Amino acid sequence: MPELPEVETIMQGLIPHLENNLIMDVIVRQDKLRWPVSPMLKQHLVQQKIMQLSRRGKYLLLQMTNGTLIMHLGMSGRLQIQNKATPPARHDHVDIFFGDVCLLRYNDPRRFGAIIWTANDPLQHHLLCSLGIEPLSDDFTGEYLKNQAQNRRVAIKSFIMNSHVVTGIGNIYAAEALFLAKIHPMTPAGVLTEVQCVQLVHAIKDILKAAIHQGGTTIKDFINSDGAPGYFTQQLCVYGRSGKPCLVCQAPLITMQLGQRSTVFCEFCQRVKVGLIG
DNA sequence: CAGAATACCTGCGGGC
DNA sequence: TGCCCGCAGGTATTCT
Repeated sequence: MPELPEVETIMQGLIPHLENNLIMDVIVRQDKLRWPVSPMLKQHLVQQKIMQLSRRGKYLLLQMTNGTLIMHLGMSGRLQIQNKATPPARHDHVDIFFGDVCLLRYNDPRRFGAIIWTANDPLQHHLLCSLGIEPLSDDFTGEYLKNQAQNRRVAIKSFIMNSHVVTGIGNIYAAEALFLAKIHPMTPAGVLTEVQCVQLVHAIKDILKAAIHQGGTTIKDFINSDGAPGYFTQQLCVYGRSGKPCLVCQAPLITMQLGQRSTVFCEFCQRVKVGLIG
């Protein structure tokens, strides 16, 4: 469900509810997420104050007085603020209660998400320490992308979705950014020109910022922490528009499989400028 | 080492 | 109506 803009939207919505709030109770109904939820989670969290929320890629960090809760929403995860009186629904796996009428509820049908406690620096956690740079940071430049892509033959779409290169870009925004930058998704990363790298980086930043501004993208069922959908959906140019006319040249958009992910693009606007893979 | 395949899950829509 | 198939916003791990 969530890529970087959706996680950012969720985090911004949670901040006023969670920061400086004391955790009073924790209920774990299902501990089989991507990794088992620690049986000690409640002991770690109860009577802890949430000091600060932050985000690294698609990971959400809740910094407590004595450690950090690392959360990931996987493909189908949701985090919502609800009233304590709301009965748990199917796939409501974890509840975190506060002193007021609110609780933080984690729901995840596919259970690809994760809830991990660490008492140490979360950025040194093995899941976070090897992540690539943040796409919205000033360090993410065309020059960085060009250097990273040196001698890499993977398709550029797979490359920008590689969280160890740049983190937070998923299937939706990768497709959209490549369309904006007019780059064919299968172009081998290493053969992009410097100009193309600069254009792609600008496209990625633009699309992520616009999506955050719109509260994220709702394809099927994304909702933010207050239960509202994202409004960037109506601005998608290629994702979910297979067979429909290209918004620039009117040609029908093409779908292809790339790295096990479906990819939509315009074969005319996203021209092959160099040799493709296979 | 890079790149590709696999694994983890449930839900939904389409075709028959 | 019901069953089977393929697909879905992610990514660590295993393989070649």
